[in-house]
Amino acid sequence: MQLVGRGRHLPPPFPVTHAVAHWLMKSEPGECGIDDLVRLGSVAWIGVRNYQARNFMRDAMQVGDGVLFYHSSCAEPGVAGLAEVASAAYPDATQFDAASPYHDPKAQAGTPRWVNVDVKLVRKTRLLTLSEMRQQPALVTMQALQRGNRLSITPVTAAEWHTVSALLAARR
DNA sequence: GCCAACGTTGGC
DNA sequence: GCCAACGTTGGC
Repeated sequence: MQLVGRGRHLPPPFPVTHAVAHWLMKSEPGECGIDDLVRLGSVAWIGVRNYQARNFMRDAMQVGDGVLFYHSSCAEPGVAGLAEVASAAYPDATQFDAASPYHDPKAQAGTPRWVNVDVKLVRKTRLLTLSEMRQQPALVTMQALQRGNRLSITPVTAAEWHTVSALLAARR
């Protein structure tokens, strides 16, 4: 058998077509909170400037994937609503906008480095707080809850999604 | 390719 | 505001 080098541009290690996947996406309520999503219906998930998070949007997300809308960097962090992926990834316009806080001077118009998807509201929920999530044995595996995790977009397993749904259904 | 310095994230 | 953890940058 011959070993084949892992090139930089091999297709991602997951199937192209798959059942619905689930994600946790962090947003600072001071920037875009659940009430903004309620008001707007859907938002462009701009401003992601981390390659891993970008690759999730670009390579793995599919329209219809479930999203836990998570409030971060705030007094009460936690899941504030359910949402869903509403578009494929497309170039994030703010990278080219010198006036934007997300401006990236290294981004070239022809070859954008940053993309975003659209995310649309499914429903606002009660705030499922981070501390409540941490008390759930079934959620100790959640990537977003791992020590040191800073990724703003992380995958959620079907089992974790179920647990969160049950917690939200049990107490509104 | 190593790795120190630096910047950012995000809970507390 | 603190600070641990992590990603990125850039000199070598």
